Amino acid sequence: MRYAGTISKRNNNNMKVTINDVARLAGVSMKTVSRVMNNEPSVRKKTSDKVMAAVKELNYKPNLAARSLAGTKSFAIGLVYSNPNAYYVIDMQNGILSRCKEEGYELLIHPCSSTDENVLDEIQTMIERSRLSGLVLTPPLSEREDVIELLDSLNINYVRILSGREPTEQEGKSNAIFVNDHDAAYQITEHLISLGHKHIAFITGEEEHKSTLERLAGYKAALSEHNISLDESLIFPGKYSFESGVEGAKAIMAKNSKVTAIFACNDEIAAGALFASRLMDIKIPEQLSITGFEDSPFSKQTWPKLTTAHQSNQDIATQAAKLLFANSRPTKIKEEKMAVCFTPELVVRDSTGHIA
Amino acid sequence: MRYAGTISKRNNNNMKVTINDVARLAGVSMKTVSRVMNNEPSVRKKTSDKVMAAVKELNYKPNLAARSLAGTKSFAIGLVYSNPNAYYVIDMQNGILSRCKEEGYELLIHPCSSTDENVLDEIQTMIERSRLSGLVLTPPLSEREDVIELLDSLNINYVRILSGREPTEQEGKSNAIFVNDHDAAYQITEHLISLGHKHIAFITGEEEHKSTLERLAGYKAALSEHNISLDESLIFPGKYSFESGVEGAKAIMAKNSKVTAIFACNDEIAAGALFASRLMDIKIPEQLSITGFEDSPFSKQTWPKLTTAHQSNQDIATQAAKLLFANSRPTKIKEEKMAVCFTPELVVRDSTGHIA
DNA sequence: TTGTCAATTGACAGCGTTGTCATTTTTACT
DNA sequence: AGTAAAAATGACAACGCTGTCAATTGACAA
Repeated sequence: MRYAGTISKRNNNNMKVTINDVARLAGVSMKTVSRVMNNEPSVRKKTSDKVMAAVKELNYKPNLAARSLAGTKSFAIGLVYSNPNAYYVIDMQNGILSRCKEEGYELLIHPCSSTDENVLDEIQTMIERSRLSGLVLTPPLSEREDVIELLDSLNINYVRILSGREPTEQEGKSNAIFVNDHDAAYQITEHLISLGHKHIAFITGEEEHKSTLERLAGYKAALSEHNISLDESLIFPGKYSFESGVEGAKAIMAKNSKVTAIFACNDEIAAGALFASRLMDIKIPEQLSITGFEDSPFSKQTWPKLTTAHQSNQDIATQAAKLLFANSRPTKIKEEKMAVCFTPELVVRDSTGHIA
Repeated sequence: MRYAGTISKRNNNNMKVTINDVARLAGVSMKTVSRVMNNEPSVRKKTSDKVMAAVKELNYKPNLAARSLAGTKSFAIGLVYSNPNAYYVIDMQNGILSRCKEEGYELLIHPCSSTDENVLDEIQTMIERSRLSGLVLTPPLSEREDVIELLDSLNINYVRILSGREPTEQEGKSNAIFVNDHDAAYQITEHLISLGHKHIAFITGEEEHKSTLERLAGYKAALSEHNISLDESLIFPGKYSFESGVEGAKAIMAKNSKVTAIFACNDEIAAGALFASRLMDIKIPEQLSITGFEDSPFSKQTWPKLTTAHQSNQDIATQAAKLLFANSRPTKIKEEKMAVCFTPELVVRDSTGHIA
């Protein structure tokens, strides 16, 4: 395979180009070059041009290590997650990365298991050894008080991605992105109700995840709003996994013949429920409607395609990163309005239908 | 949620602890502390103990930026990929990360689109600004000559993950991990043949991917070995995507009624073929057998479950990282034998069956 | 005990930037 | 033109660590 683009005049003289080289070529001091590189004010246009020309000619790239050692910024932020969902994680990474690229930052990723006792130490070590200038936290880590306490005590800038509608009573007001699982779940449930379903089962995710609680709450709110009495026995405690969906659907169908719809707490569970339905020879959506949540790529690939709630994790991540950088900026607040609350949208596909 | 583990005596005095502090407390020079931290020889056990004690007491963590600036190592390696498959990428990251953790390195991830003209520049910039000490390349980037040329000219240590059986004629002998797609494809095809199939269609991935060619070659080899004449019209040029599988299966079944099996170049394609079969009301595996490749998580979640070839991307990635670190070690070669060739293994599930 | 050589340790410069603060240049007025 | 204030620029130390090389210590043989 051959490189298709323009052959760029790559500077491969193999010698490190330092700020000093640029300064000499441009006929200014190192400090001035530094100013230009950092977009600091108080540099004459003419000077700046000279410097930029020299930078281009030498193909100069500031050394991040030196920059972070000498300065106060570190040019790296971290992403800590314990979420096993590959699609979710990739979207998060890409969303944050897109913003990092603009800011010239690097992203250090740090997967960890939330059950591991050492998470706190790991996070602290990560922050201290790399002198991270910020951190993005995803659920369920973002919901852990001890993690937040640690970050506060470390005096580090962070943004949490949270399930909820509003900055809660907690202080965490300006450094969180909210995903309104409640209202999305409400919509899904309402959709089911509008199709005539009255006996709607619910398969939950891990109860440690706030999203589980929020979605469940939205479901309950919709039922109540439409005067459908809540039947606690229709709520099956599960995990955010395919297997959980399989089990859940089996259990539900086995013990309750009245159920005509299942609200799965995410797409994986829904896919599992779909699978179980096949096993039990239950026709979807003719005999049973199933809904997912998240709109993962595979929700379009199941048979039938899943009705679900679409949330763009990449957008959420980008906003989180934006917020992080905005907060770390020296008081230049509110440079642009930022969405801090996302409500996933109902996407009706083929796994839900009118009650028979 | 509350932190379950032992409450560690966290040193949150908020003051940076430097190597100098440790040196003073231990009553040695900074250089000696440095030696201990880097496991250099020529440090008396007694001295080392003193230092370690001080390190622990102060909860000292070496500053990566300073380390990389002063020393020759950078404590960061990079992972460059243009692969859209979330599962693949996550596995790669985790595999590499597990090794990085042991070595105390950080991982910088760098997704990029292989069609982008700027990949070369991006890679170069990434390497130079972070002074990366190594790079792991995944297909298809790892197969691009121009990328390799660039890395060589940059004089950077790298490991490629390649599709193939052996270090090819090319120089790249000691810095590549091979995935033997050919033999795995051979096995899959043989499996199909053993079930009585003689008209086996093949849906390819992007032809720029060497894996596509290797898998196709394995398929052809198996056919030939079993005296089944190759029918080029049964080869459907596709992409590594679900949609491609849908289209491919439709096209194949539309124009050739003799086909009883489809070899899909990966699981996504297979899932798409499965989906299309449902659309066309074709029973799997009774009327048609379908095989995947890679054993993605969802290959156990399709209906029916996919027969595929299992490859542990995480292991592959770990080996790649191992090789990378081994190569960068100053001539301490062959510290442990390393697997450099992986052959995915046939996993028979429910999407293949005897010919009717 | 003393000398010799290897093992251990330390002093110090320097990695490539930026922060601080002093100096020079420009601008805006009288 | 002359002056004060503002703007632009530069000199230099410092960031926290490791490489180099010199100094010290210990081990061992004579």
